[in-house]
Amino acid sequence: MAEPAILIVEDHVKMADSISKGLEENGFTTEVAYDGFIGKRLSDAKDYELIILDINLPQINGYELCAHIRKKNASVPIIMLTAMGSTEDKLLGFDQGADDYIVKPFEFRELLARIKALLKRVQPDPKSLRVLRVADLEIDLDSKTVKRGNISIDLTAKEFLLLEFLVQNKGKVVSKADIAEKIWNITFDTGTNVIEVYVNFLRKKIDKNFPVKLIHTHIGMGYILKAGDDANQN
Amino acid sequence: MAEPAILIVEDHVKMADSISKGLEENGFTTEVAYDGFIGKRLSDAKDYELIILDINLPQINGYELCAHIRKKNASVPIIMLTAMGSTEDKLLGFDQGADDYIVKPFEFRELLARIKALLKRVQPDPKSLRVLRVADLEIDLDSKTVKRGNISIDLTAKEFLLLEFLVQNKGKVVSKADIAEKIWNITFDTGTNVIEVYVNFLRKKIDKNFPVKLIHTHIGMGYILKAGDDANQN
DNA sequence: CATCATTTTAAAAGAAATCTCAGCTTGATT
DNA sequence: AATCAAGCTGAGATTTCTTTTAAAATGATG
Repeated sequence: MAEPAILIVEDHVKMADSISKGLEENGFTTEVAYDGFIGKRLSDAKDYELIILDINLPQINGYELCAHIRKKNASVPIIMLTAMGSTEDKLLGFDQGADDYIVKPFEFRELLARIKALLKRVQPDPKSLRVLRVADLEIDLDSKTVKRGNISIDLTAKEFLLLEFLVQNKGKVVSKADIAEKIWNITFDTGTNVIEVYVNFLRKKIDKNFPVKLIHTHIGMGYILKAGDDANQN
Repeated sequence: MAEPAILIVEDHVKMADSISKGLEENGFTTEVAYDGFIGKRLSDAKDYELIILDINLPQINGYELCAHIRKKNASVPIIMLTAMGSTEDKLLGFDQGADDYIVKPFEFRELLARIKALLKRVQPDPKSLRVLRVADLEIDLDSKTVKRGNISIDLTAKEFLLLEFLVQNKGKVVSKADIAEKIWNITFDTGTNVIEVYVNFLRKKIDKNFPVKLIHTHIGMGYILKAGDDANQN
């Protein structure tokens, strides 16, 4: 099935579309229902990641719809979004099972923040897989492990930092000055050649035994991490 | 174990006491801190069911305190409660990891509704997550007991905390700085070596008499808990 | 207040990582 | 091709990090 989406039930077309657009720009998938009846049909038909509900809706009002959704799906987060700002209204909303209640007018950024706060509760961080890849090189920032293909590679702390920096800038040439600052906290005026030495260490470990080299030198400029050999770069 | 309580960090004594009274009337247990420093101490010392945070606090402001709490306890719900109602303020609050943000003045019944809505989200898992496992190591957070295979292991309080932290981050390298902050509440600039000593204590108890070691050192990076020896990672 | 367990400090030895240095190789320029 | 600058490499010195032991502080208990 398609990725989970956010359902927006709102009869003001402009408002609905602007929320939808804003959310999509922030990486969410959305579906819009312009009245309560369609909202009900959609929410019955599939499971949403989150539902945004206006209260003054044609056909079925937001409170009823909220109660209906809750009866069938205890876990989907629901945000009520309405012009009615009295405490009584809010309490009614929470009573029907809403998780949050936002009064119009509001700033989109606040809605977004509240959506994120709520989603954080429901899907406790999908294991924050912090894994970076370049070609068949894979570096895991959590376990601090590195693999090329399916061969594990042991790196020391400095080597790992350097590789991480290169991977984060894959496809870009990074100067020795940048590296010196980032990894060694020095200003690269000192007559040291640690960087060359460590690039050499890295090459021995991640490139030497593999046909495709990943670390490339641009003389006078710095180093770049990418697949493809020096012949066909640019 | 004592029943979980709600922590209220708020310097306006009348406000704090009135919230506390209202919550107790509704069946909650509460504790009050009248400044940020005490709030920090309390939140460090034990796990709360929920935390209500004022922002304009003496000593430590609410944003900092919120970030601090989040770093140590990812899951406790935090409600910010403040007179500063601009969207910027709210976004800042959510950025620090708050779950809700209520602007004064507000009605108590709304606060109560929002607390309930939030708790509804958090409660569901306390049963299953109370026992953590890594390989044949089993640690029970309720009874504070530890077993390896079917051999019981006695740990002291600090040893248990350290092991719990490692287990919660199983498969990830945790730095000594992280450990120092989480377990000792120090900033790890102090020239102490308690951490090494305690890792050594733990190893004697949970690894020494077993063929498969669980605690592994990544020199210059930290420690990681996982099955499998350093040779065949992952 | 004496005792015992726990926590923390201190110090030494060992292991591993980091860095320096000198000589070598490669690439750019003429 | 000759020259010079830039980068590479291997060996070993230096430094840092980790482990381990022992003993001193701290705290809890009766």
